[in-house]
Amino acid sequence: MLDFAILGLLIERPRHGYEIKRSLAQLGFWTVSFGSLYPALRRLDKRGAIEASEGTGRRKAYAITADGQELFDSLLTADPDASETDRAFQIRLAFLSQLPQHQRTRVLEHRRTKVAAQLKSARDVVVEARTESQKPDRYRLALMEHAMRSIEADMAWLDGLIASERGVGVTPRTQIT
Amino acid sequence: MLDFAILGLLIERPRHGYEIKRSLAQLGFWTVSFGSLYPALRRLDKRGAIEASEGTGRRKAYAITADGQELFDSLLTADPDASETDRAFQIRLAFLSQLPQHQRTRVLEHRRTKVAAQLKSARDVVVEARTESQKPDRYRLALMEHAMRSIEADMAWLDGLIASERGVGVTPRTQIT
DNA sequence: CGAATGTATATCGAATCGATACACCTCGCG
DNA sequence: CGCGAGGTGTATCGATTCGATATACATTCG
Repeated sequence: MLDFAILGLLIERPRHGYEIKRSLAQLGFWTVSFGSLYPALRRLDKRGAIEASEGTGRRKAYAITADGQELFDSLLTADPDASETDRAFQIRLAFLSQLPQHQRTRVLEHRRTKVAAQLKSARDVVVEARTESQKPDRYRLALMEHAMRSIEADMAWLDGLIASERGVGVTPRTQIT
Repeated sequence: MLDFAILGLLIERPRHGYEIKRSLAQLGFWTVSFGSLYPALRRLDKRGAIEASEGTGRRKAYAITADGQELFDSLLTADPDASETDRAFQIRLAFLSQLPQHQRTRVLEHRRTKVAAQLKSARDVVVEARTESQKPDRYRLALMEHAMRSIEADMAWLDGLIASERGVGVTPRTQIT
């Protein structure tokens, strides 16, 4: 998981640990802890997927190797299976432009069916909570409704991505500079 | 963390493991794994915070003890410190009705300042990403913007909670039955 | 100058995850 | 009737991740 993300970042350019942490946070989905990060870097190094070299001062610049490239590609290309984590999808998405068009759509569509399932169960919970005789108090009701709305927002966002995917490659219609 | 949530659920009534898992998921913020749940139950049992008794079939019904009650109260009443997790807040919220009014507001206000900080940094990231010469591709931009909007939605939701909090206790205005 | 803050790597123990095993129960269907 | 599929329930394993903390150098600023 984390390994996947690290490899993706290192493809663009070598980075040192701290910078990887920052980049991950900027993508908006993971403020990884040092206790995860540094062991992961050692893991990947031992595996030969990345290589460390001395950088400025205390820094260690990590670069991806050919093996690492291969590993990353296999992770990115792999069919998204049923047990794919939310986070796994987000990582995939962050590097989606590296996939050919038709595979991108597949990734998005697959995600959509998952989110649809989440949405259904969240809605069921809310409906049940509202009708039940033993109503949860307002705080819990608020929690449930908020969870539901978050998923609805996810869904709308995803649909937007899928729609814009269809529009790509047909007529990019770039603004005249 | 998990211990906190388990205690809160057991206050209402005894439950067995599987049921705790289900209840947690229904609150919409945690689908805890068995690998977390059962060790946690043993932990709490050893500590004397809960007590197991035989239930129907394979079930083991867990009930909270006086010690457990005390532990839960201290966790719930504790000042929310700076390092409070998102999840910790959600758990607190799920049991917030057990706190007196003025403390409830404090919990919510405290949360608000945290979310405000998150929002600011998420917005900064998006603004920077849009203006930078090295623009991230559309997928990453979409990720960042989605992250930002999620936090905005969180904020709006929280403000709603705070507002409704002010309206409580003043004039409950209950419907005539 | 010196204190505070930011950058950077590192490690520890504990919490949590994801997968899997196993046993029992119920239900529908051939 | 019997038996297979799917749901219920407890349990454990190894690996991952977290949160806290230590250390140390660099930069900024009163």
